[in-house]
Amino acid sequence: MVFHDKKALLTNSDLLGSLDDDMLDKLLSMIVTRKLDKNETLFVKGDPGDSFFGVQQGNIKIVTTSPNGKEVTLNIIEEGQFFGEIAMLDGLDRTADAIAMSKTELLVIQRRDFIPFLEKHPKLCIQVMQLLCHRVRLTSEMVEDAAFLPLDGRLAKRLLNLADLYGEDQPGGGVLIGLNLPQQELARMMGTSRESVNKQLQVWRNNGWIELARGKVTIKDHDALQGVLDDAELE
Amino acid sequence: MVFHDKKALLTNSDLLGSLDDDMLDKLLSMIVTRKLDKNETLFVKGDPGDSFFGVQQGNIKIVTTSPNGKEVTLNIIEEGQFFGEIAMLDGLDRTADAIAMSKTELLVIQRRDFIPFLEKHPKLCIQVMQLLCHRVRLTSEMVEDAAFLPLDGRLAKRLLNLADLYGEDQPGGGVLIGLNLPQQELARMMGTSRESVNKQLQVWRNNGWIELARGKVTIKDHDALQGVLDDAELE
DNA sequence: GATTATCTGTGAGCTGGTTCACAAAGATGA
DNA sequence: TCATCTTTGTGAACCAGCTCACAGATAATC
Repeated sequence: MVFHDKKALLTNSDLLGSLDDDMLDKLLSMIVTRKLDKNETLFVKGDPGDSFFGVQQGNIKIVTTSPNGKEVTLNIIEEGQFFGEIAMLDGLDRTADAIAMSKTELLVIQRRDFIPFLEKHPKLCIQVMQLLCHRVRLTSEMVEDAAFLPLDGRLAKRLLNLADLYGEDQPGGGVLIGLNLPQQELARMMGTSRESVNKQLQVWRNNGWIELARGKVTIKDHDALQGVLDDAELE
Repeated sequence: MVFHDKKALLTNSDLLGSLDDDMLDKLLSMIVTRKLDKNETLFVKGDPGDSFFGVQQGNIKIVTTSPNGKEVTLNIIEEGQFFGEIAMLDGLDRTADAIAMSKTELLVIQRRDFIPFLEKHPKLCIQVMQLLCHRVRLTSEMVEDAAFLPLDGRLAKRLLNLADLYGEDQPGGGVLIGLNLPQQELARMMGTSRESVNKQLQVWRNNGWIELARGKVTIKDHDALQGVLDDAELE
């Protein structure tokens, strides 16, 4: 879903959708847009966090980089979603980098504009808290998965999750993950190596459970992958 | 620090310290206390989250258990701290278990009492958000560490962190970690095996960097451990 | 004081996943 | 259309950390 107009993005979001028209217009007057090219960096770890963002078009990945160059992708933000709110809210530095995965258009909301808004609107506060709770739950789950699940379980889980979020039903059957995600990127999302991901995908392809193309995975047998995950979880 | 009186705990907390006396008394009237024995379970994953807690005395560990019995300790909550607020705020189920590590006394605050409070007090909202932001930062850091740091670096980091939080300067020099933490528990905090933790601790003991006793670690050479961590981080 | 339960210490062997080193097959763009 | 860059596929060697299997030490309990 592409949001051609600022207001549409806001009103359709869980985060800001509850604002009445008046408030919305006020907020809109303070919002600017920003365009990024593919691979352009929006912010890096350590930058001051004085604003947060809504994705109008394109997508953004949130990554942390170790000094030697290893990367872990913590999150991928799609159209209609918000990000960067942690540093905006607590005023501390950013803890990860944000990089555009494609040509991207963002709404930028400043901390100095948004905090007073919050203070005046308890309803909005509750909404923001919901978002934060969701973030805590997601990251805790990542910790848990990293500790409990072996590679195949983790990969199965990721694919099923991606299919859920970005899946497109295919005419020939199966669900295509509609993002352009190289296997390298998949590996980074799970804190593992590209080669390991590839080898596991090959196994599943040979089983006829998935189909592969450059930057694409199509899930042909959802239940088989679910089975891998279930097996992994109970041991 | 032990809080013998309910009000002292609240006024000294980051979370609720900003409330004025009136509000505080109102809140106090809705709070009940609950006592737990050592190893008693307060809640488990899947329980409905209709309240949150402040620790008046003792400590609580937050753990997730995999079906086969493996455990990861996500957090240890000390006197004066709050926990369980995520499920309380979003009304969803608990995602982990909470178990008393010692005889413990808790304040219990109900969702149905607290949410109306929030809606009336934007200042408090901001405070709660700060807490949530902090939680997100901590768990994200765990994800990062699990992906980047090898065992020795992770252990060094944990020990330094524990010394920071609960350290007691010793007469003979060195900082004792003043919790009763078996090596098993340390291992669970890092998602690793007890044996691996023990072997690494032995190495450092032989170097004279730490001293060991049942449930105790004393850091004799802070800088050496910091060095291990630094080395681990830049590769 | 004797018994039981909980922790610590340590070696041997195994293994999941990593790194390294290529080859081949799309994309991209000049 | 040719050259370049990115992504995929695969095999070989290696190794950090795990599991298993004990032995000894320290607390707790009766």
